[in-house]
Amino acid sequence: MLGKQSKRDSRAAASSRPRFMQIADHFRQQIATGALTAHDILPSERSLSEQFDVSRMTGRRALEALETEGLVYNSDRRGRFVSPKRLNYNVSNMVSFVSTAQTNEVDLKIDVIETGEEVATTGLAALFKQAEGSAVVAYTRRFHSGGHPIFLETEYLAAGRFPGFLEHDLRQSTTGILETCYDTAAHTGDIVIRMRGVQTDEAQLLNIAASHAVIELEQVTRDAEGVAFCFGRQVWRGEMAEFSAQAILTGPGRAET
Amino acid sequence: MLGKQSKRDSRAAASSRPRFMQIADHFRQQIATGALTAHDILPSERSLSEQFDVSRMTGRRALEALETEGLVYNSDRRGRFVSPKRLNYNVSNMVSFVSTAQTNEVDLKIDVIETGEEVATTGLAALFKQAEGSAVVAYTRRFHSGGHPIFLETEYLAAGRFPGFLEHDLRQSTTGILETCYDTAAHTGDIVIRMRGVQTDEAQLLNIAASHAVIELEQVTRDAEGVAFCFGRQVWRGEMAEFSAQAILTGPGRAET
DNA sequence: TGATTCAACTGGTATATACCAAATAGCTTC
DNA sequence: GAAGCTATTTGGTATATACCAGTTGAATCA
Repeated sequence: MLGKQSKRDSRAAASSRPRFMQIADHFRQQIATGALTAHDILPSERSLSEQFDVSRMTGRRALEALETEGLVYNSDRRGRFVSPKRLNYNVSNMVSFVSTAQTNEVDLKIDVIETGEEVATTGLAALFKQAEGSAVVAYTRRFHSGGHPIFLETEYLAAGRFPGFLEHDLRQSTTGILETCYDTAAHTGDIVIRMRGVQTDEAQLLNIAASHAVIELEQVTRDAEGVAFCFGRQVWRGEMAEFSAQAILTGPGRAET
Repeated sequence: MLGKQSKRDSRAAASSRPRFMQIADHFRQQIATGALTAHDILPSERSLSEQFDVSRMTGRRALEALETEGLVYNSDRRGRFVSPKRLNYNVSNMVSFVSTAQTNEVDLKIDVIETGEEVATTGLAALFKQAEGSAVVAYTRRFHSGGHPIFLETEYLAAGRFPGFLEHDLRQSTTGILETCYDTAAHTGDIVIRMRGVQTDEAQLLNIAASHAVIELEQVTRDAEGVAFCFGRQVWRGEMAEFSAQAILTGPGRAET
């Protein structure tokens, strides 16, 4: 107890910046200078607490701070690792992310998590201009690069419009399948991006700790007639990507919402 | 010690879901059903730990989980409160956020945090097509609604192009100032959105706890000739907004990046 | 060699405690 | 009534401990 008290004194003398912040600063610098690079392992909570002479909980807070900043990721019970560079996803460019990633030399792999046919919700039926109670095909896929999950995607398509869709190999660009086999191409898209907390099942699939923030991206894709044919929801590891968009005033007036 | 042990047993019997998650679930439901609404206060860490018969740290973790989900916010040492509904910011619509917010009946207020003139960085000079070492005006503003900070914005303008810019009242739409006083209107824009950890100074201005995630939005605004005249960086409280965009294939080919 | 087992890690959850500093509410003083 | 003080409340930081549950790799066994 007394020994710990003297430790506290030396800390207070050093700085008013919290100890866990100082430790986080140290690793921030290590990463910035390149002393630690993508996928390098960081010290464990226990060894870190010895190195810096703090309790395990304080060391943990330092590492957790780096996680929320996106500098570090954490596979359940394996250790903490330096995050790789972000991918850029251009949401205005309506070419599929799979194609753009491949031209950017990202070795994107796809797992099919779940596929099936469901009765459309009222909202989806209206969006697809289908009768109430009609069927939609739904599939969930996981995208990863170099063994590291990047995002999950669930897409919904009107079953009547794309018969036998689930018989295709879904480990490729679905945009490509729709263009090649169904002569349906994207003409306009509406995108919404928001930050939210990750859900338990998502956290497991993305290989991240629970109660972290993720980016949710919802996308409605429409054909040349303005009819929506695809609704997708992506859940991204927040540190893994940045999203770019272009706004263009086409006419003499203003772009409409 | 034995008393605590028996508490542990009853917990294990109830469920394998962590105790702090169960407590978070409880408040999630309270918020979902409307029993708690925007800006309502939640129990303090200490009273919560008594109510649910857990340690303060466990109660804290429950409240912190709700914070990262964006359901709850936390003003330093005042308590935790239910978050209000998100604002929608349409990044494709190049009308200023101030105007759109006002038409959507959001009482948006602006504080001017800092203004000044700086030497342009190499990158900014090139972007603005100005000589190396030329001046830029920079200003940082805080946007809030109903007394609650929403985002910070720092904007940079070529000083030579907009003489006396800082003499205007900056507690209004700067897009409006540029149109009215300098006959400069936005024609195209490039936007990047990413999630990252909040910095200490930003956390203070946004009235949020350190080591939380925020949304950073960078925007380059160009005139009809394609020359950039404004660079802006916004830092949003992640739970406060969602960002929408529209992609439109204009020609027979594909939209270009 | 290949499969199995197991000990040693790793982070995850939880308790109990202590002290600090900012914010607040209530009281007192002027 | 306004200003100032104080005690209370609130979250922030930090330590120490305990046990649990996946992961990993080395030793062992078939």
